[in-house]
Amino acid sequence: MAKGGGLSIDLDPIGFFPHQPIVLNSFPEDNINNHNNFKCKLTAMDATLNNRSPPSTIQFPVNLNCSNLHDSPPPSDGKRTVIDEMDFFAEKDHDNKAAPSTDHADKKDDLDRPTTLEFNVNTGLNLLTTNTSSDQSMVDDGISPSVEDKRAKSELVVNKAELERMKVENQRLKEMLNQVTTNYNALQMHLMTLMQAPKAENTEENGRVDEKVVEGKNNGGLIVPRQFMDLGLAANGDTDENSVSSSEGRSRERSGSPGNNGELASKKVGMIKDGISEERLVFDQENKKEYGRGDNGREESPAGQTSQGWGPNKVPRFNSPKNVDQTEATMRKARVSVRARSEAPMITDGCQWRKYGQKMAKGNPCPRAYYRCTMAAGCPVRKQVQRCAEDRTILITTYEGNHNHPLPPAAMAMASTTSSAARMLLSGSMSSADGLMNSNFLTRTLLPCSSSMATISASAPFPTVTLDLTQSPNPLQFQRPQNQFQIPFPNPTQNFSNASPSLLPQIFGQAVYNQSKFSGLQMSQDMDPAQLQALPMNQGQQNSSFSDTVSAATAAIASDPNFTAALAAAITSIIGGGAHPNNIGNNNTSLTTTSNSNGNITTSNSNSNGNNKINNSSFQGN
DNA sequence: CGTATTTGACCAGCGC
DNA sequence: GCGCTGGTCAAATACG
Repeated sequence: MAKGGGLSIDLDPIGFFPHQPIVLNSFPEDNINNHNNFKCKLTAMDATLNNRSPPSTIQFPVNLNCSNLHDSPPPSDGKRTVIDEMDFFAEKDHDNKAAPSTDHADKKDDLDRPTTLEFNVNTGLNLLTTNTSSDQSMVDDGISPSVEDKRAKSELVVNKAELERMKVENQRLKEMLNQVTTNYNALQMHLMTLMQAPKAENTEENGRVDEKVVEGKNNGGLIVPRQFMDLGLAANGDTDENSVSSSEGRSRERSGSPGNNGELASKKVGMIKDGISEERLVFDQENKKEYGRGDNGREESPAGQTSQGWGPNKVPRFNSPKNVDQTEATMRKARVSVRARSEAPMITDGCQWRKYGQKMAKGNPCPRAYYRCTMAAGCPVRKQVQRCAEDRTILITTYEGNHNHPLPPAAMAMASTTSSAARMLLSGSMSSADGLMNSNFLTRTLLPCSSSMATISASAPFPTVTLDLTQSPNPLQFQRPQNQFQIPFPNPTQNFSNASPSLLPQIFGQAVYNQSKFSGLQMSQDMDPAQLQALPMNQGQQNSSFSDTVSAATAAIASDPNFTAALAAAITSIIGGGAHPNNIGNNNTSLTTTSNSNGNITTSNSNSNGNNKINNSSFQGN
């Protein structure tokens, strides 16, 4: 893909970002008339792409626009055309300013050629005709029309015609893009329908939801992709259900709705009936605790608009509400903790958060802050941010729940990582642990190069995956021996969710059930390569770079408070094929994954919102 | 003035 | 039952 276009599209090779149209949509047509503006943008882009210098503030989105502009004149020449376009404007500008100079001599070919164009456009575009005449009159007011003047004028006209043509072209492209977006949405819906239909069948067929949910082999594959199909919706089935069950609202009713909660809890016990008794206990306790604590209330927005909040994105749910309920409620309870070095109050993950509480937690002198996602009403996603007691440069961000709304591309990396990790965790936790895998797999697949640690904890109050982005990368990971197994990821954005449904539960099953707490990395070092090789997943390596890249991007995004810079760097790494986090780290943005122990990460040009203002919207530009 | 943050209070779960 | 802890609410406050 073209350098520029890759900026936006490589993030989402499968086109799962309906927001991508941003690029064209946000590109004001008028810009095409503004030569200076245009030139500036290109310059900025070049700086970003070539030098990989930290893009200052808003430059990134601008570059995106630019890049698309590059690609937008599709006809045949692609990028080069645009460069011509640049020259073209320059020429035109020059003409407007001053009398024709001699350098038009070498443009004579152009002068001759355009006459035909002129006709074409004049017949088609009224505006051009008007403008032309006015311009002519303006020029005519001056000196006597020499031949050169005439040529200049005609050139001007031609240029305008070209400009007009470009506009039309641009418009056409926009329409095409809209069309594509529409098609994408339709496909998405269709795919979701296809994916959920079997699930519904299973449920209705059997009537025993509990067991079906448990079996990762049957269900995991259905659940997991759904997550990606709609990152935002996953958590909402239960949100909705629960909201309905306690329609009156909020907190003080928490204790009053044990019925539904109890039901859920008991179902959970049934769900893991294939599991080991200890785990059952763990889950039972968790569920009693969590559901009893009032998820009902939790999910309701004070305005009671929970269900409406994601109405437009609401996807038809074919499965039994119970099924959805269980899976998603559990999903919401899973937590993904991200450790990253950052001096900023919190990492910028592309979402908007509102702080709703702060507590001193036991064993840590640093307060724990509670945030909820405010990108959509009733979004159940919460996160906790706390500094590590041992090393206060480390920021621990714990995510819980799934967004019930579309996410900006900026937020997709983190959201997909966390939600997928959570879902994988739960997928594993719900299955019988008959696999040989352990969380080494998590390390290698979730964050194969950028993260050095992935820890699964089942002894914690909630099933938790911890992604540690603060450690030095494991050299073994970079060596990437041939026999290293990888989950085949068809594309980066699906790297977790698309992993073999039957496999993932195994990956995590053992880890969750049999390890109270361990480091996948440590395990990995002890793991016998032969054992790894024996696993039926030693598939093509060609995808590894993809997953690496995405992981690197995720890590960068996760750990760099200056999200825009991080994103730019991440994307740059993608474009450059640099999957290695160090590639990203080369950027002055100090994307962290590792070695910036001095807290460089950062904030240099950014978050003036050191004051807890958490509006991290995707293109805030910091 | 609207919105976001702060912070004390409240609630539920858990252990003793 | 009591105290501790984690999590959340909501009035007060700050901010733009």
